Amino acid sequence: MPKRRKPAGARGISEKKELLNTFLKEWGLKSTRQRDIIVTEFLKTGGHITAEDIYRKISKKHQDIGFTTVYRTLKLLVKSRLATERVFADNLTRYEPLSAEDHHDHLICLGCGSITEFENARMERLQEKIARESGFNTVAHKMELYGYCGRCGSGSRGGKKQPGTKKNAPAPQKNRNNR
Amino acid sequence: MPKRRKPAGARGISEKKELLNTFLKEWGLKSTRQRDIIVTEFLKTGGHITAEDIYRKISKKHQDIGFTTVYRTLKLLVKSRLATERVFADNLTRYEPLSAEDHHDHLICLGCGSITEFENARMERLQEKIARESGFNTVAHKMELYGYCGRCGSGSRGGKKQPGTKKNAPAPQKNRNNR
DNA sequence: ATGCATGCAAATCCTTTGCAACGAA
DNA sequence: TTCGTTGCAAAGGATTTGCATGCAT
Repeated sequence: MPKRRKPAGARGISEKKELLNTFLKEWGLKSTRQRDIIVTEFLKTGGHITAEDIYRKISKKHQDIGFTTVYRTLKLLVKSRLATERVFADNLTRYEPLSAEDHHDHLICLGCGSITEFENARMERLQEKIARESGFNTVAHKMELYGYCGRCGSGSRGGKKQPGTKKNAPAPQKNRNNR
Repeated sequence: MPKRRKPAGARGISEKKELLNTFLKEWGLKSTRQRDIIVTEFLKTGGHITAEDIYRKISKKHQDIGFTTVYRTLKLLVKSRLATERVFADNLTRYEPLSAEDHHDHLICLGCGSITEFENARMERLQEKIARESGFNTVAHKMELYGYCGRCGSGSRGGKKQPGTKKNAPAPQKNRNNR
């Protein structure tokens, strides 16, 4: 019943870039080489990516693009409603492409750090119901399931770690600074 | 159906302090005046409290207790399993008393910043089911509903703010540093 | 030419650590 | 006396900001 979502951002990259350009024009903002590179990389990757991920990827080819610009561009994407920010248990801000009325939650593997999206209508309804019964008016929700994916088993075997640095490994508690 | 939980920590403060002392003894750790003060305040307040909240409260009477000690004591409570850490959308680490097999989620008001706990068995079952169907082995979950409580209405009226500083107001996006 | 964008360095913010002085056992 | 504790100051780490310079429009 929970339906796995198709990888966001796989299709329609150029359409999204078009949307961004429209947004920029409307607000009298400028379209620059850096923004194009960053946005392209962001859309190509698809989702759940940190500012540092993007910075690392693009700085191989473009050593002249600064960390700051990556952050600023990502914020810009959020403002233009092409992306949303998410913070999982590792306390790193991740960005993912936003497709309008997109509404989904996450399964996060504590073994390999992979993040899988899912959506479940029954869950949504239940959330609404709970909120209503408490006199709440829901604006947003956040639901994350932490555990071990099929590949990583129950955690005893450890699973295969992703190549990234420590920052890519979500921790049961918090492993970042923890800032 | 969602059942509101009774305010944790209202009862059994001395029993909990006893548990902590036992823990300290078992590990060859020491029982100090500062720890006692901090833990008492923590248990008295009940839950969803930040290190700064506690620091502010106790430093009125005890100007000699440092921020660092508050942090360290809170971490100690987590290790001794008397408390858990939680991070909501404002990115501040909050602590709440842990009663063994406690399992609940949160409703967070964007108006007044109040945090209400709830638990719902159907929700738990649904979460398990979703995880299982995706080949996941769930270890923990996190579910937060953001919105406006009965008192704060739909947000247009703003609601009554809590006395605290800006840090007490959860933001739709993030309002802390952010970090 | 304007004025938004960029990059660097410096600043923030929360949280943690190093270290010398303290104090519980 | 012996170590764990404390407080302060400083370090850390992710993210943001100030400012002079650069570059779309």
